[in-house]
Amino acid sequence: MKKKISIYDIAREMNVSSATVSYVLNGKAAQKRISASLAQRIITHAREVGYRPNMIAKSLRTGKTRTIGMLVEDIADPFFGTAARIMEGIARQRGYHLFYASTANDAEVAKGLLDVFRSAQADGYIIAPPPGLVAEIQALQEDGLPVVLFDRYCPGLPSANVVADNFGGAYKATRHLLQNGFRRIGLVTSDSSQVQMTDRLRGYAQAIEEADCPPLILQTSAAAKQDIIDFLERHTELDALLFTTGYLTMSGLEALAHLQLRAPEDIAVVSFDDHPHFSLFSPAVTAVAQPVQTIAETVIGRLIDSLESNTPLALQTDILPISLIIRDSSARVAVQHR
Amino acid sequence: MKKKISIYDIAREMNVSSATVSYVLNGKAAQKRISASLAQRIITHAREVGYRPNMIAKSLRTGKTRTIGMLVEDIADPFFGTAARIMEGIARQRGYHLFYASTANDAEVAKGLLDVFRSAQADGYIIAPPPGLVAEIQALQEDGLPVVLFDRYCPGLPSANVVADNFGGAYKATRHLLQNGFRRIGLVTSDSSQVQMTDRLRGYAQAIEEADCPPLILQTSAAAKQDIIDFLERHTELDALLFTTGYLTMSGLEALAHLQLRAPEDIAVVSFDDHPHFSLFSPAVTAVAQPVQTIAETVIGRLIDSLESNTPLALQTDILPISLIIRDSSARVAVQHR
DNA sequence: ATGAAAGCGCTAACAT
DNA sequence: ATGTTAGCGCTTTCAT
Repeated sequence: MKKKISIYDIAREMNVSSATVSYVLNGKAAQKRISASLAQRIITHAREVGYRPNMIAKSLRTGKTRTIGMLVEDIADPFFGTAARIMEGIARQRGYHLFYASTANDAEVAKGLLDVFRSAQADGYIIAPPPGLVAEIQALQEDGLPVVLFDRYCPGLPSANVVADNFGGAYKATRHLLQNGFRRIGLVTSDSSQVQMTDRLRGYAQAIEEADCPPLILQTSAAAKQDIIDFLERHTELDALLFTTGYLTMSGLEALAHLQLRAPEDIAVVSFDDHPHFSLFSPAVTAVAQPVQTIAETVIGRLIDSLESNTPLALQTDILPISLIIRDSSARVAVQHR
Repeated sequence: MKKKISIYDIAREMNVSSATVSYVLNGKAAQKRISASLAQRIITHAREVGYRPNMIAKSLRTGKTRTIGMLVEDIADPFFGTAARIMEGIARQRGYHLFYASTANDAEVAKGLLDVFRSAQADGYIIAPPPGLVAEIQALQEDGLPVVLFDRYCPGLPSANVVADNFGGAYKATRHLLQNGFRRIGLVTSDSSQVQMTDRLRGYAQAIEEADCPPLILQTSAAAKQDIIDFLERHTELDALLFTTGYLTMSGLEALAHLQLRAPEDIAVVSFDDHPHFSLFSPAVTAVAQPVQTIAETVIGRLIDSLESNTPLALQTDILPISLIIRDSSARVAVQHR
């Protein structure tokens, strides 16, 4: 096992002090008026012996780790996976490291993870908060640690938030269905009462009310597929379905397949959350696409800006516009077949 | 900003030394014969004041971080995302933290990331190596740091590897197509010469040769969809296609849609790598499913076992069995329509 | 233009 | 049964 070399080893070899080595290696040679030739010799020697700074020691001393902790609901979810990937790249460009972990939307898991990040002295936090994490987020803020919430936030808690226009997205999707002649539009949503979900529900409800149509809402959770089957059998008048998450859309498509119902002839379908595969389904699935790229850029940008400028984050909510990607599953249909 | 409390603060309050606090908080009270009542008082006080150990300091002292660094090709890829999620959970249960990052299969990016992990003093490494990372992996091994390679490995480098049975999977998939009556089976693979890809190619080639059929191979990269369209137009005799990655399968399905070809009537399709959506495509896509769960468990299990027992990893390659999930896209077809 | 030394928070060998 | 203290590798103030 190769021996680790510290600045002391280099200092000894070069017959200088560890301080000099530290200055040189941190680019403060000029500022400290260390001769260019000495500096160059130190740098050359350091790379020759494969010196690698011990960030642990550096962090202990400076209190900074250039590390950001990120909590998502599930890293295997395409939305979060993509967002993580984008933020990771930007963070790296700006000299930070992003570490992410999945909470499964469980406050206890999230608390544990936050403890880990705090112990690791993460400089900043990006959180898609599960319900019940308000106190911990406040604690972070009180301790002066910058935190950006995204995808959802905690109503009543002043914080820096970045979310998609969930209300507008659902409203737009519902209007689209109405304009294509559907009148009995059901909403399939999760039983979560988190803000991103209630906003989607509100967007749907408002469009439905404006059109004088009856709201038909299914709240489901674990057994989504079966619940949707029951919902469809109970409400044979349904001619369209809006799903509030990509996950529910998949369960819905399974339910439709099970009942041998075709979209849009038998029932139209719109998904909240797009997926690259949707254009290949038959029919291709109409979807509300969240601006993942913009969300990711905004989140990591606001956080690192705050870190770099040492300025507290603005306690404001950025609401980013979504777009409706119209495909076949919501097409106007001549005769209803159900 | 709340003041951080250290064991010294607690020691002062309790009128004991920092060592005593350290022992108690690390569960060594009994071993050090510290009275149970004192221990209890210290523990209670610590939680009252919200003491949080500074892992940075602890790590600097012990040289251990209970941290594992993981390099995948792309965290947004379902295979890697799922694997990461599973390993993360197991690591957490065993008291480790898994930090992952994406290399984009670029050796330079991977080197940078490895540097970061080394500076952060990660205790162990999990790597899906890009081409050209051999020297760095060797350096890790020489420094006594445990590393497990997965999904692929570096031929010629003795290391601890965990991979799927790529050869067997491709062989099985090709045999399945042959048995269903397809004789002009094309392979669509990436232009990578990494071992997981060449193994898949070999599996295909062997089955094809045994059946006395002509090999028809397309190696593609960036412009996969267009390449596949050209390939199909150049070889109108093709009656089946085996894709060596999930990503290529998607490009292939797009190409088929573009040419208005239907599977399996016009051309049968089998994908290497399964995806939850595949059963909902029309037709449902036959796929070789990698044992992600088992791969993940094996990788993290071997690594943590080595860490905990302080025993070097066995330099052996675990090859885990894949399964062929037969769906409609490869079904035997009465008359060929092309 | 460079060096000495304190100290970040913690652990563990050694003392008592 | 509990305390003292050195030191992990680094940065930075203060000296020279």
